[in-house]
Parts: sequence; structure tokens; C-alpha cells
Amino acid sequence: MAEGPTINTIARRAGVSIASVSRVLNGLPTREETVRRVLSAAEELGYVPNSVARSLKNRRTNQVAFAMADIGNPVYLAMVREIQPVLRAAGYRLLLHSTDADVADELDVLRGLGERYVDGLIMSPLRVTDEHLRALAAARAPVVVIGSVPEGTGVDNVRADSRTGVRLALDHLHGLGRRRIAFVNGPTDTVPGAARAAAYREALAALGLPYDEDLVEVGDFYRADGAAAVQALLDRAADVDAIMCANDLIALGALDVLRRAGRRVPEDVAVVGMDDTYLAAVAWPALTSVSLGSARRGRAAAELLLDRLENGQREPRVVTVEPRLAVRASTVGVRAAETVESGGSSWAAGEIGAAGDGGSTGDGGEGSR
Amino acid sequence: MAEGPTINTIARRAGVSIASVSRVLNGLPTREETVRRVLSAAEELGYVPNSVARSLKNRRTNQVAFAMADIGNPVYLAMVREIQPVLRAAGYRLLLHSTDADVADELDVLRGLGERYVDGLIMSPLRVTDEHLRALAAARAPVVVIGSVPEGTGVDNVRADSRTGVRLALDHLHGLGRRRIAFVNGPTDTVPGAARAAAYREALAALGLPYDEDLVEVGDFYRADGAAAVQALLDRAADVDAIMCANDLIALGALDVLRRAGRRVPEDVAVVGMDDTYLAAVAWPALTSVSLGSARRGRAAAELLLDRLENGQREPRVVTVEPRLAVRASTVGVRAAETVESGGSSWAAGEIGAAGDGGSTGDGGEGSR
DNA sequence: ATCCCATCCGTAAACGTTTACAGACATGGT
DNA sequence: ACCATGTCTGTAAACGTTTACGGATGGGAT
Repeated sequence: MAEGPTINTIARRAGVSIASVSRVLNGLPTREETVRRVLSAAEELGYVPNSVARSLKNRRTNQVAFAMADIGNPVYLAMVREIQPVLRAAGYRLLLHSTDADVADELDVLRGLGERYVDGLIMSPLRVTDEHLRALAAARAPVVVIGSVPEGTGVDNVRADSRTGVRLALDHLHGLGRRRIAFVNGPTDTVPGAARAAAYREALAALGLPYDEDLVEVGDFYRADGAAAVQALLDRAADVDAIMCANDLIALGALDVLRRAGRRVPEDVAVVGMDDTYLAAVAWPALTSVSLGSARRGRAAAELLLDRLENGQREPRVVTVEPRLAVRASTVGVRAAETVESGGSSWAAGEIGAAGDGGSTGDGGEGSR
Repeated sequence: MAEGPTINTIARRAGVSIASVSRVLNGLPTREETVRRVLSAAEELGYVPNSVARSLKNRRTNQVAFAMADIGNPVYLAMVREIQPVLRAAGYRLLLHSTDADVADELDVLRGLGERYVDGLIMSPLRVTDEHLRALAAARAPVVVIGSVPEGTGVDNVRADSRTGVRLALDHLHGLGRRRIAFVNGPTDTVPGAARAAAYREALAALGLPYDEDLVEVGDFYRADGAAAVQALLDRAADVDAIMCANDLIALGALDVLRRAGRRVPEDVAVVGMDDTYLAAVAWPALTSVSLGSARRGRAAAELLLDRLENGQREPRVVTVEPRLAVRASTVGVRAAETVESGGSSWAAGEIGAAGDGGSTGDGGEGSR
């Protein structure tokens, strides 16, 4: 393993001191002649600066980490896809931590900041415990949290707004004449689960619809749980005419069961998903889904972090991303969905933004499993 | 920003030298009393070792990078999901590079190894140019390539075996009585595109079926391309009774068009995808798909790299991962698929392995877009 | 008492950079 | 001729670790 050339090798070869080499390589003013000697020596030797040594001296690594539960989850995936190019453009490399939503792991990551292997961290925990808050307060590097965190935690925070999101969906269903709108949620002890449960009650009330326990099911955030929940729902409340699902995976499970039960979607039962992952466009019929802006949240987080790295003293900021409704066949039917399909973003067919209230009352910064 | 404590701070506080501190923290034999003093000082100060300084001294960073075209592609995603835990268990952090299949970017990553910010690299390029080979030869750290690379390139190499994979699919279709089997491919100047084109011809020959140009379409690896290609196919060869797609996205496009054209899947036309991404299970009808083992390739790559990091002198190895066929509704129908669904892996319904030849004649180590 | 050896620990150098400081030299003004 | 000024470059310290080396200490054998 031929040891690579260092600044010393170059200095000797060019007959100058290492200080001069460093100056030339960093573009500091230097005599023309010296510049030429150094550059050609560097060229000949194929010199590449050692980033570790540089980091040690400069006290910055040009690395940033993103910690989330599971990169396989399309929500986090959408975030990574936005975060990466933003950081890259600013000269940062991206490190990935998959924590499996394990609290101990997440805390480890936070403590690990003391090792100074990254300049900052973006993190999106599923649950936020007191320990999280303490670790955040003690963090040795700037942290941006995606997902709501109490005011005064002292970190930059990017939030979703499930309240408005759920309302968009229920307004849409109500507008289509649906009145028996069920809700299939994930665990209510998670940040998104809790926010979405509350949002459902509120939206019903706003529409003047009664809250009917028979129409509510709670499982986990996966497809199989969605299927089981909807099966139970059909057994108990056969007259359901719409199902609001707390994420797209649950909605996929719903589609499976409805198909098997011979219910047509959307004629008999309309289905709405949440997170507007690309699974929504793959499903059949394509899923109408509430976008909580995973991509936009990712981008916002990256930008907040970069800004904070420039200016460490700035007051912590809270950014809330507005939800949108991507309308597809699972609520309006294949025909109608097609007429609208030309516009819109990469995944969405027709998009409907938040009403008009600015949506900044948001509560849920989420990323459901 | 209170500067964190260093080994020096601890040494002063404990009244010992920095050498002793280091020894204690690294578990080298030391007098009981000293150990206690150092540990309690470290504890009180909340000391965390600086990984950058450590890396500089030790000449290793405990970081590994994975470079691929686009983390949004389910194939690479599957790889990351396997790579991450393997590396993590061995104490390495994972860095991500999304190169957009840009050759210059990929070469930059390879050259960047000289900066020594990682100990090794796993890379999965879509196209392998001469420049790639040169850069690989000159790489300043161990590299594992996922995707075929010529013998003698001197790097560890993980390959898929599309030849066997395509044969599995065509055997399956032939066994179902299909004789007019079309092929929709991606660009043939990519590693996977080229391999799959050749594999299709071979498999046809082995089955005694004629090669009919009318049954072959080439587009890009995306859903829209698949849709366009299949539309053209239907216009030209109305009697097609099966479509082999070069990846799952293309297959999704095929399903769209077939549905619109009123062709039943699989009764009228059977469809097979490739890569067996989780999209296959989401589609309707669920897609039969050739798994080229993205996950297993990811794992193999990570293991090869770890092994190489232990033993830098070892001869380069080639690992070929066996393809499998995940049989689902798009070829055998919903009923039949269900009876088989209980077994199998996380995504696959029924799986069929390679015939019996060991499959190590493989050529294509791929990751289609 | 003397010597030897083992045990423990401190000094200092090294990893590869950046940068404050000061020395060397040339230029121009008086 | 001298001094002030400016430009360029070299010396050395620093970033926070690890580790080779040797010095100090104490115990046991003679």
C-alpha cells in the first residue's frame, strides 16, 4: 500500500516549505513562480489532501448525518432524496443512520455528536420521549428535528400539519357525498398516530358528522394491519362508504380487503391514504392521498441545518409544511382521475392545497411507519 | 459553544498524564487507582473521544461509502437496507453518494478515496466505462463493485445472473403454455440492459422458440417507457400472450396499458417483472418477478468489503448471486397465487430457485433504473 | 546492601493539515 | 546611504489522539 503523498512530499519535491504548499493549495496570495512549482509537484505526485487532517485542524468535517427509523419507509426515502442534493451542493457529505425507531439507538446518535464526526444532524424520531428532549438540549452539534418537538427545545424544527391534512381529505370525501367515513390509524402513542387521531375527530366535528367508535380502528402502520383493521370494520359497520387511512401502507391493505370482499373502490367505498408516497401511484386503483410534504420537509430541514451551520447563534426556527391532497382514482374513479392527471407533481394527479388559513397551527411533524 | 473536554482536560483533572488517560480509555493494563481516577474524571466531564483525531492517528475512519445512481430506485434501496446493518454491526458508519448515474460524479467518488474520509467503498455503477476501470485500478482504498466488471480488474465483485434469471422466467411462462413471449428492455448500453437482451435470446433458443423482432421493444427503465413500449407492442403483435419486462417499473407500465386495452392479466397476457422490488407485491395483479437478489447482493458486497478491510492482501473475489423467481398473480392468476402465498420471503409469494447448474456462469451484476 | 526485574507512568513524537509570526529581501522615498 | 514599507516565505505551534521509549519505584533474590 504505497503511502499517499502528503503536503511534505510536495514541499520537498518543489523545494519549498509546507506552509507555502498549503498556501498555494488554498489559493492564498503567493509568488507566481512558487505557485507553479507547487502545482506541478502536486500534479505529478497525484496529491489529494487528507480530509481527516484537515477536519482536525479546521474543526469541521463537512459531513452531516440523517437519522430516521428505517430507510425502507417511503416517507424517509422521500426526505433523503431531497436532503442529499441540498447538502451536496453546499459541500457536505451525507451519513445515514437507521435506528429502527429504537430509543436507545436514537440517543446514541445524539450523544455520538460529541465524537465530532459530523457537523450537524437531521433527525426524525417516531416517538419523542423526555430523554430525547434532554439529549437534544445537551447535543454537541446543531440538530434539526423533523417531527414536532415542544416550543423552547432549542432546536430547529420542521413540522407537518396533519390536522389540516386530515381535514382536506374529509372535506374532499364529504364533498363527494360520503357520510360514513371510517378512520384506520396507527399506534396512538407515536407522534403521527396521536396527531392524526385528534385531527380526525376535529374534522368530523367541523363537518357536522358524528364521531362513531365503530368507524375507528387502530393497528400498526403496515399493510397487514390495515387489512386486518378494514376486515374488522366491514364486519362491524357494513355501511361504511369511505375509509381514511393514517398512511399509504394501511390504505394498500384496505384495498386488498375491499377487493376481496367485492366492494368496488371508489363506487362503494372511497379510500384515502396519507403521506402520498409513490406507492399511491402504483396501487390499483391509484390512491388519493394526503401529502404531508415529506420531500418538502426534508428540503426544509436541510436548509435549516445549512443555515444554522453558517450562523450558530441564530434563534431556533419552526417551519411548518402545508399539506396537500393528491386526488386519484380511489376516490373519484379512474375516469375522473385521468382527466386531471396531466398537471401536478411527479406523483400527484390533481393536487388540492390547504384551505386558506396558512396551516401553521400544525401539530404533527411526522413520518409514520 | 463550550469547547468539549479533551484527553488533556481529563489528565489535568485526574492528575495524570495524557498517556495514562489514553491507556485507561483503551483498556490497556493500568494500576487500579489510576483507572478509577481517570474514569471518574472522564465521567464528570462528560468526555467523548474525538473521532477525527483518532482517525488521523489510526489511519482509519470507520466509515464506508455506498455509491449508486439513485437511492430512490428500489433496487438500490434494497441494497442499502442490507448493507447498513452489516456495516453497523462491524462498527462502521455508512455514507451515501447518489450519483445520478453521472460518470463524472462516479469518478469523483473514486478519486475522492484519496481524501481518506472512508476506509472503503461499495459502488454500483449503471454503466462501466474504461475510465471506470482505470479509476478502479488507481483507487486509494478497497472497493467492491456490484455489477459485473471484467476479470482482472483487481476489485471484489458481486454479480447478478440475468441469464439464469431470464431463463427461469421464460421456462415458467413456457410451462404455462405461452408461446408468444415479448421482451421489453431498457437501454442496451447499460450493464443490465445488455445482459438481459442476450439472456432473452438465449432463453428463447433453449426453449426452441423463434426470435421475433416484433416482440422486442427497447425504452428506458421507467414506468412510462414500459407503457409506451407495450402500447407499440400491442399495435404490432396483437397475438402476444406474455411479456417479460426488464424491470418492475416497466412491468407496472405494462399493466397500465394492458388494463386500458382490455386485456386480462394473466388470462390474456401474462406479465413478468424483474428485480422483485416491493412494488411487485403492491401492483395489481401482484407481479411475478425475477429476483436478482438485490438484498443478497448488498449483503455480499458489505461482507466482502469488511473482509477486505481486515485482510487487504487477499485475492479479489467474485461472488455471483443466484436469481429466483417470485411467482405471483400476474402469471398464475389471483387464485393460484394465494394458495402459495403463505411460504416464501417477505415479498415473494412462491419462489423458484435456479435450475441445478449452480448459476455461476452469471454475467450481469446489475441494478436497473 | 546490592542488583535485577517487573510494573507503572510520563515525555515526546507522530498522524497531515492550517496559520500566526517573524525573518529575508527588494523597492522606493528621503 | 539609510530607513520605511511591502511582499514573500519559512519556522513552529496547534488541532486531539496513540504509542515507543525510558525513568522511577518497589520487591525479591543474592
